[in-house]
Amino acid sequence: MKSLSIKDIAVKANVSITTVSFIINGKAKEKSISEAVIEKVKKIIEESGYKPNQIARSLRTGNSNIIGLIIEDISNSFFSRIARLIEDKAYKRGYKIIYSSTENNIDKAKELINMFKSRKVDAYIISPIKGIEEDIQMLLDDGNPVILFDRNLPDINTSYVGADHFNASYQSIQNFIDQGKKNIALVTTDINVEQIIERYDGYKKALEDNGIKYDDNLVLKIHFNQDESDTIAQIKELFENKKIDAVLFVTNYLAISGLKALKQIDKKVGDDFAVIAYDDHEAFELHTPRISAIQQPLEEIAETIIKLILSRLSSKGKLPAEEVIIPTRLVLRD
Amino acid sequence: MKSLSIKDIAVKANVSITTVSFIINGKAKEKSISEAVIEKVKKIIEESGYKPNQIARSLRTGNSNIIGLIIEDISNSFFSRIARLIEDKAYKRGYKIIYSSTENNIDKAKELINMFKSRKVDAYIISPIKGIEEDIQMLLDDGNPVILFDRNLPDINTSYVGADHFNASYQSIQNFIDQGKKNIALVTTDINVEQIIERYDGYKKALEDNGIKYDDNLVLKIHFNQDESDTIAQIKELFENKKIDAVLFVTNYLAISGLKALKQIDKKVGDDFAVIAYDDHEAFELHTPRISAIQQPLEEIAETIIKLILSRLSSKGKLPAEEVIIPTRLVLRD
DNA sequence: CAGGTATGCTAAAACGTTTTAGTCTGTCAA
DNA sequence: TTGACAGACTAAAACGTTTTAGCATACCTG
Repeated sequence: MKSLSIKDIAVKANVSITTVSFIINGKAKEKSISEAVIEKVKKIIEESGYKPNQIARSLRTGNSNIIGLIIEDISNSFFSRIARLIEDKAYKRGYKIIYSSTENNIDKAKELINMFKSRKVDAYIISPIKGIEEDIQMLLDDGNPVILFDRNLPDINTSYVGADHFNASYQSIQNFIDQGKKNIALVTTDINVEQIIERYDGYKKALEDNGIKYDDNLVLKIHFNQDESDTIAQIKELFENKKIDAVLFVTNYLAISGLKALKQIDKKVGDDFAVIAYDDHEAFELHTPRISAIQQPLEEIAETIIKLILSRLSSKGKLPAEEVIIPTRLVLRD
Repeated sequence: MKSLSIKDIAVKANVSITTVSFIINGKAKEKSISEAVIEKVKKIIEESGYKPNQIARSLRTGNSNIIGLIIEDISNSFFSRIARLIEDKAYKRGYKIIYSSTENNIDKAKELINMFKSRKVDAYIISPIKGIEEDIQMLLDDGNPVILFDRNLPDINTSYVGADHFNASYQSIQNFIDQGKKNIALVTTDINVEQIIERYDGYKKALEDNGIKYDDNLVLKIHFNQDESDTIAQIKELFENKKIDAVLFVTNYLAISGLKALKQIDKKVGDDFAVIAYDDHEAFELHTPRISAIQQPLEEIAETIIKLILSRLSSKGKLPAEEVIIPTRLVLRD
């Protein structure tokens, strides 16, 4: 069964295709189509269930009402929640979102950008990785709105929305120190990405400002794509062999692995072993004792991203790049 | 900067558009284009970075190499993990996935189907809700491959992939009974959806088969979209006012709310109060004590879905509907 | 009553592909 | 010498829209 085209509607209504098109696009008034014709055509469209072919529309107009969202991994709750919020907000403004995960793989990221490009998405929201600067620059050169989020790319001059990773980290460490902790570990990853580096810098600076010597042995860098069992083993080793009284996990999945490790070596989180995780997670609230976490204001991040995108989409000229740094919230538990 | 078109390539290579098209689509041999020309054109394409406009392609061919995925909520980890797996597997076969959440809202679901339809996606993977049967039937009537998953729609004759919800539930209850439990509660939701009903039926049947009287007071139906605080309050009430020694939560987010409720009333999970959750969650492994869960084999579900889709996409004639019911795994912890 | 303007509508080009139905050479068999 | 056929390539239609430019007709204005 072939689906209806604008031509079928035009024939049925005994008017031209142009007229139908004007009516569909709300230009009937402006183009002085008579009330009678408008009514008639609308009625036929209604009854027949005709929906314009978006592909033809895109081909003609050059835009798709689709925003491409490129993230690290949709199965990570930080991203899936952000994605959901963005989708929701975009949807309300008539935009659809296509999303896809890079898995921190440069080639996949490049391919995704190409695929979005060839599908003519109207704008890009990207949580970038190092190595795709050129591709992003090309998008910008072609005049596409691009918003980076979560992690910035220093060489790229475009808008960015992200949490204040440095201060979040700094405050957490300061909090440990205020509690009298002296041997503070950091469990981080080896992906070379702005926001992870900032979290690391915050850790270092806080120690420094408090006159505590930075000790490389207390910093564990986990390889990104490794098996969780290996991660747990490495963390166990750290906790068993070093004198540690507090630890900051730089992502929530690392914290989860860390808590599993603690369980296995039967070490309890409590007064003499403090834990803070970056990015909250349901498990933390439920854990005994409850685990403190740095919350990123997802709602606000999503809202800001959408605002920036939409303003760029509606303005003719290029708007200057904006950097929005959103403060985090340290939720202390138990 | 306008992007290149096939015409630009044709001009550069001093051949016709047709020839370029043949080469791009691997039909050069078949259409007897000379080796020399093939080489020349390929080189130019390579150097210029030309990528065919997929929209024009879709308009002409009528297919998009895109599969639409409609789920309840991408921020729910069951769905986000399935989505990720499906995306991955589809990607390897040259298909892209567009996904969107219905939030159990019939209107949104219908809109999504329409939007996918007008974007000419090649196939649909849907975790459906009641009330969109007609729309799905229309897709089928138009000859589109449609695979339902997670929950079936009895009135629709198309392929379905899902876990064995009934038996999963039955086994959990049987397990409680084998441990000597007598007062077994069920915390479920009021969404009227196959897989929830099956889980409920399994609960009921297991009680019955073991000669335990079904007690409506031990079944709590939570309203789908309500605030978590209300959910927790209702669960607290159930646990405080009824004599209960075991409970099956019908989804993982209900289990999480339930565990929060238990914490608030300081009731411990243990020998005299057993808990099983449907769908595993990181929090369960970490909880003290660890919480038992019914695991759905996500990998297998995703793989089966993709297989069914691809076979339908490649076969000319309509393949008969297949129903694949995948056994779950009851993971008993602590 | 000429000329301007508003009203109501439409023909046809354009977007970038794929594909059908050729055209034009040259070779070879009869 | 003819004509059949293969080899190498191409013109143009088609996909379903949007939009520009323009055509009538009627009405007003000075």
